[in-house]
Amino acid sequence: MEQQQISAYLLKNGIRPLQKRVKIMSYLVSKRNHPTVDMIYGDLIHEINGLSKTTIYNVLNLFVQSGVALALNIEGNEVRYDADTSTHGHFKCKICTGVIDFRIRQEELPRPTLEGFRIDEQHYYIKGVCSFCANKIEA
Amino acid sequence: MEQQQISAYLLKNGIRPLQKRVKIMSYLVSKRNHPTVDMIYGDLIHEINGLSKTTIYNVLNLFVQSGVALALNIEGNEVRYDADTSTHGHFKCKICTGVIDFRIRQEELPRPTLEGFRIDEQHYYIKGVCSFCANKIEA
DNA sequence: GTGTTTTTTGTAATGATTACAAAATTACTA
DNA sequence: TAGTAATTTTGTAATCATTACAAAAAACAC
Ligand SMILES: [Mn+2]
Ligand SMILES: [Mn+2]
Ligand SMILES: [Zn+2]
Ligand SMILES: [Zn+2]
Repeated sequence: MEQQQISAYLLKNGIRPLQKRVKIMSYLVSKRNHPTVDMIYGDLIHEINGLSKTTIYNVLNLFVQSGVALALNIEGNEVRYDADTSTHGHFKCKICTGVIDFRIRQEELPRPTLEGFRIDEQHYYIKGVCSFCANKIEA
Repeated sequence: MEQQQISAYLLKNGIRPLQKRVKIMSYLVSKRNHPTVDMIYGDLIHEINGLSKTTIYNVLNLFVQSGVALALNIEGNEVRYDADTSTHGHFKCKICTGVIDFRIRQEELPRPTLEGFRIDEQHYYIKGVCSFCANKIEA
């Protein structure tokens, strides 16, 4: 996606499209790797002059509050971020630690009987071993 | 459940049923409130003489590894523990912070096409506002 | 361009979890 | 049952992720 489109997208969601914000969103959108703060920092420190880890925390918190990113809590010791806010599930591999998407339609998710409850977010995630790592173990 | 039953249950799962382990599992089973470590500590410190928070961490980690408890990562800043390892979903209320169960059958959970993947755990959780808190807000 | 508001930065503080070695408990054996 | 070895628990210190905060920098408005 072009930086122009990213800027417009942020603006539409009430976020002023400042340089670093656009770069961080751009990173999330292009890599699609559900990175942690440290992964983002490690990659963008080379591209953005004088980037602070605190800024990444600030910007990501803003993104999540504004609804343009999701914070995924699959493992207790790390938070992963996702610019894809549509309905989908996540698989985390115990071996390579990668997180990948899988498609599920909203209608497929069971709708429990929670009378009078307001539902804001639905999360479905699976843990296990991905096919690549499963093959390596077998060999 | 009786302490006897708890002991037998732990033993069957390869866990030596020491006093504090039994007390902690007993707490989890009877309260069913998906407590954090601090919640367990705050409650059991009165019952168990000289209980250390480190012990609770040790015992819960052992429980999770042995498969007699689940660690729930609904929010990034807390881990909640559950002695019910059967298939069910969780709802967390943003207002009162309570976590409650909802029943879902294994067959209801969508089975994504993950060719060659090994699935170990499936988690489904919902965030929102519970009926009790929703009523209070309305009033 | 000047002054004002917002954002970013760097460092310190916080909070949860783990590491570790000593003390206590439990299990085993004579 | 006493003695000994193995396991568990404890208390403290270390670690790691995240937040707080005030100063510096950048963006904005006139
Ligand atoms: Mn995703
Ligand atoms: Mn539960
Ligand atoms: Zn893998
Ligand atoms: Zn509530």
